[in-house]
Amino acid sequence: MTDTHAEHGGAERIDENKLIAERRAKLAELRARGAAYPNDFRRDALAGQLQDAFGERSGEWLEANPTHVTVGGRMLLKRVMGKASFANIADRTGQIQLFLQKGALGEELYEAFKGWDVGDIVGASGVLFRTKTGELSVRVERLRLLVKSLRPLPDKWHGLADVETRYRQRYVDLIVNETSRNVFRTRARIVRYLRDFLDALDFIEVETPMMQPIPGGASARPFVTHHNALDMDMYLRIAPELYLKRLVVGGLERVYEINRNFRNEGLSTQHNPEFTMLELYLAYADYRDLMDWIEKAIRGLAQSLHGSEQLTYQGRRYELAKPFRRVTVEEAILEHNPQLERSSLREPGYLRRVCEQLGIPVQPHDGPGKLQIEIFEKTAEHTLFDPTFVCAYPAEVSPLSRANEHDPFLTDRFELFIAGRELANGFSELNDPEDQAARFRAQVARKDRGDEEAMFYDADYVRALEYGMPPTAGLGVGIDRLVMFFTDSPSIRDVILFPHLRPESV
RNA sequence: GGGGCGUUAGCUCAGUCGGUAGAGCAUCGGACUUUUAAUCCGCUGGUCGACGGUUCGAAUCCGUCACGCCCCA
Repeated sequence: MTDTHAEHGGAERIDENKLIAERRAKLAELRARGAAYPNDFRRDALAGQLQDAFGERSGEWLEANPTHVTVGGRMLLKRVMGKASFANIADRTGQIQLFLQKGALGEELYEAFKGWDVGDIVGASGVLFRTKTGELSVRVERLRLLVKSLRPLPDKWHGLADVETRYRQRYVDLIVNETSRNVFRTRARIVRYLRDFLDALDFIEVETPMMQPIPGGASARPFVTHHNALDMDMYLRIAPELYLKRLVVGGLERVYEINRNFRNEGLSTQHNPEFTMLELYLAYADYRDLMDWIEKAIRGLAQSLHGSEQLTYQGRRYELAKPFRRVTVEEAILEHNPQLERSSLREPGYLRRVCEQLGIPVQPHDGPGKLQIEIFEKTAEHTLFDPTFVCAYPAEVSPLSRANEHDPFLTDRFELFIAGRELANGFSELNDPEDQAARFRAQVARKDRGDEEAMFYDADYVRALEYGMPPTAGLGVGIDRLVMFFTDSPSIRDVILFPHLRPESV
């Protein structure tokens, strides 16, 4: 065996590389024999399917009905006992045990196997049987090393616990942590469920620009990028909303998009700079129809995923079968601030004093609607554990929502809160182009006064509305947060495969 | 941006009052033909996150920085 570091005088540099160096030497040997990375092996069975199909069969049955299988996967456990060995291999469906005997494999192959490592990817053929202790296993007749793994896996018992490594090296997390694999399987099921639900209602799924000349559809700071050929700045979208509603103008009537939004904000357990939203638009409907829809969808998801409308999130019980509570913003504020005067709840001076008492920083351009929302977010939002629709948002903070017919201070808008955080936001869409133009002008005025999250004026969107958009309701659902809720995950990073972290210092 | 906590072997973690670094698993060598985190014997393996300071002496005390986690804004 040659020490590849010796020539570089790096005997002391073996440190971190010792285990890897041993495996590289094994790889070099394979390479020399022309057996390093074969790609002619094919499986005819998967571990989980074998467990399903034969897991209940007796040893006698298996002996009477010999079943020859070829399986392959990553070796996760290896137990050598002299002239016989056991190994557990994992494929995408589960694990199965291999039983290897020197007599069956021959001296040369069996001795080679003893030098293989946990983490290597192997292929094996043989006959199913049941071991003395009852485990369904493959009595291996043929065995191949398909991929030499150069890096050791984390501790087989404790697994990978370091959260930073779990996020940075998600591939390792996925190899060793079944719970992590399950989170992402569940995530895929949730998205599929929503798609199926909407497709059954004759929605069509569309894709709208992720790079936009005018970022719109939400109040947030965008990421800026540059298009070289056009020599112009572009923005990564903060929402697809204005494009989707253009499609409603175009007659699509029922559209949705499930895709990424980007917001240039801080990171937290509930915020990743890129996150996934479902946005849907339904013509000839209003916000109440969407409240019904999302309530039904969440209940259906619970049934579909857990077979129950009760579930536990972070130790707290949730009864989704009950009708979701509905309150207005002002009611929610008064509930949590009983000392406040209902009659003064729209007076800027009064609200400013309240904010001051609550320690809420206030901007000079904030009007009563914005101040109300600040108070709501500070005092009420985090208490809304059971699913709660908060309705009647101020027009000031809802520049794309239809004004309430009886109370122009308000819009026909709601947000859904579960576990103290916003999960969905929906409203009857503002389809009056003149009102919309005025609202954009108000946003631009805010922007001029220093509100970096205020919207731009989108003239083409106003033009689209001038052609006439049918009465429409729209809804956005935060998919990441929905997945957090249904997978009992405390952090958004647990439900995003590659969450954003600061660059690793190497 | 502010506060708190953390960073020690490939992984999971100890490390007392400041006295030259430990365990389990993995690796490596040996025994073992039905194991289940196999077991048993033996050997390896460390820039104690980085830099600076205090000290005769620092994983340990102090400072700065990096990264992560939690809380707050």
